[in-house]
Amino acid sequence: MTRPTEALRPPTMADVAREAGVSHQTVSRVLSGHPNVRATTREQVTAAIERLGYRRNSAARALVTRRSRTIGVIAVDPTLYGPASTLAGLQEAARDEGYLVSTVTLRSGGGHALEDALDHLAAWGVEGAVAITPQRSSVQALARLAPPFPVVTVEGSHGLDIPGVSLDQELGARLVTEHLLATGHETVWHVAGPEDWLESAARTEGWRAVLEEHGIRPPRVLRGDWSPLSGYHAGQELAGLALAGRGAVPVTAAFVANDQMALGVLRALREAGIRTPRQVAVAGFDDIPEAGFFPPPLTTVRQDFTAIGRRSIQLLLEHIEGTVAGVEHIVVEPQLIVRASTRSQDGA
Amino acid sequence: MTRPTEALRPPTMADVAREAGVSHQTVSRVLSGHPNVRATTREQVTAAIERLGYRRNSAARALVTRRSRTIGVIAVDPTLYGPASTLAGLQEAARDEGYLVSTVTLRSGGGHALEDALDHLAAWGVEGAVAITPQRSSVQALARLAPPFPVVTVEGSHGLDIPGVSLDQELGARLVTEHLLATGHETVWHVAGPEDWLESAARTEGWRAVLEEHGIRPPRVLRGDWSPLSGYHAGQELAGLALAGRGAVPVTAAFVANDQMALGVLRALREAGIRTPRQVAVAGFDDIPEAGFFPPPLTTVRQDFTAIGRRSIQLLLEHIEGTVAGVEHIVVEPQLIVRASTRSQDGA
DNA sequence: CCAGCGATTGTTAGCGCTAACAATCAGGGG
DNA sequence: CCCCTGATTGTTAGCGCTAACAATCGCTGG
Repeated sequence: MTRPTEALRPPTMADVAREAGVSHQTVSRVLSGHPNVRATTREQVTAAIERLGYRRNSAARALVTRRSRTIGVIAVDPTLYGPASTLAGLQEAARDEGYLVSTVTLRSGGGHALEDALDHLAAWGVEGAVAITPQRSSVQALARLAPPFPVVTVEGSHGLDIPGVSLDQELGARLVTEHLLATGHETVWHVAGPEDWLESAARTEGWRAVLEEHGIRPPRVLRGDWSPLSGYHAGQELAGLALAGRGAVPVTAAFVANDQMALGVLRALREAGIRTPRQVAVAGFDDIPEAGFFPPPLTTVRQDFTAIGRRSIQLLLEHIEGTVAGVEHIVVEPQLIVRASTRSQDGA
Repeated sequence: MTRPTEALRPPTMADVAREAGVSHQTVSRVLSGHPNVRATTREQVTAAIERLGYRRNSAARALVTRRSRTIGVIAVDPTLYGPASTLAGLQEAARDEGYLVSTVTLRSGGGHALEDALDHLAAWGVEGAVAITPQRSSVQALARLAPPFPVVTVEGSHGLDIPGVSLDQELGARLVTEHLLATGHETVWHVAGPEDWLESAARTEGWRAVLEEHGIRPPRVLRGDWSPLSGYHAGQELAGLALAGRGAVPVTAAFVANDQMALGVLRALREAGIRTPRQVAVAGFDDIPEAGFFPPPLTTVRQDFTAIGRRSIQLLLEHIEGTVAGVEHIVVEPQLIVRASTRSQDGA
């Protein structure tokens, strides 16, 4: 009744104070759990808050505390299973810590797009950001841009001095390659991901290292773009090599850099009349939910994306709080999942 | 030099004003593109902004304008291809409009989790939200909760009076079912998604309607949970029915409610020695990137997730601006993609 | 019985920005 | 030569909140 526009605007702290018969500061104290508030007062305030449906205005709060309690995430193509899962894990962890997560997605990883994204986040005063931009160029751009808040990368810290969380891609590749060699293959072919991706490079590296350790000269690397179609094309090439088979390196096993491409490879081989795994064993990477139902079920490397997301938030918060506890590169262990696609006792 | 802590805090509008020799209000005017500012003044201000690396504080702005220019998104399991793609389209559209997108992910769609998510968003003063929560229970909870800002749903407005964008799921199901009948099948079996999902219900409805229009009594509905594994189990059941084949309804065609489950069905059929599509034709829904490489390539219904995301932002903004242009339920058309899994001239 | 202490509550200044209003200036008509 | 007008710029109040400081209260010890 006191004001004509009362109903239009949400209640403020002053409204609650009036309702509870205390000062707005006491309300603030109750809200932030200050110890020196009498129990009865606290109850009155709580009741008033309840009655009015009051909610703290975070803009005002951010203004005075200079803390937005918002963190940004920059993600490239969150349509892929990996980034999407990481994002999910990360969101949850951030929310548990009372942070809001604002996401910006990039269509491509071009340096300029990244700059725009950082600007966008900076304009909203995020306290820090996680970049899920696993391309070499993006990470370099990130290092160059030096945003006004801490940034932690996911799968981006491999060679560079940026804090980040990543799976031990190389170890994953080693596990697969060792597994294939142990199964009796003379050598292992490799279908790599895009050259610009750090993960791709690390996987190729692991594969190459194992072969060299075994005194095997690595065959030529085939390359795709993570898509099933590109895998299909690589598979056609492999099939051609397998069927020609004159004098060249035998094609009996292939390590494909992700599961989606592996699906394409499997299809191409099948179309060429080549049986998996009897004639050519195939392994992937990621363990997408579909992998266990491929024809045949795919041997692959499982990544704990949720853990990666969680750890990256943890690391970022440490940077924000300034309690950077020693380690800056967190590495998560992969797990080899062996299925029919590399077991000779089963066919398609 | 004037202040000891100068370097610690980012420049404010007052700093820019001093640097440019004008009042802070003029700076504000330049920033918001007010017409009545002399060109030379504008240039000076712009130069000062550039020199100081000034950036408007959006918390202060939000406080005084009562507009956060932030929208929230609530998503259930953004690991699935559909939600993830929708999210991506939506992000981009929102960013183009100068909004920040804050996402909250829900593990399950339980009513309480949704309430928490809304609270979380409300606490940060979002101006509106998009809910990608395609479960009946979530949408009902949404309708019940009546949050203090407009909410638009994606795939959630089917039966209820909540504004939203959705694909014409029923039409998609009809297209598939008609296609299968046209290919010469006596009837079409159906593997549905979870009962609680609106999309699932709509797809089942479309399938049932077509059969009934053709005077066919719909066979018993099998049910999965969208996962490949659940599809596999349904497939085993179908295989059993197909092989038994005594007196019962013949099993020669199946419409599976999503592509992932279809993969499981295909695997189960293959394991049972049943050829696709020669003995049993299979169709899916979604057109995930892998679908064209399934054994055999899957006939399915393509959804334009990006368009759905974009339209939902459009609709939400209209609600925020208050310019609710008549239509509140936007429906996007699906597209039938015919591949080998329903063509009798090709096998696995 | 009063200074003095801790516990509790209130008062006062901004945080950085925009909106409303005020002031200033140049030029044209009477 | 002065008033009026519109263009341009400046001044003044908050937005809703927290931090720092001030005030008050009930007790305790001397």
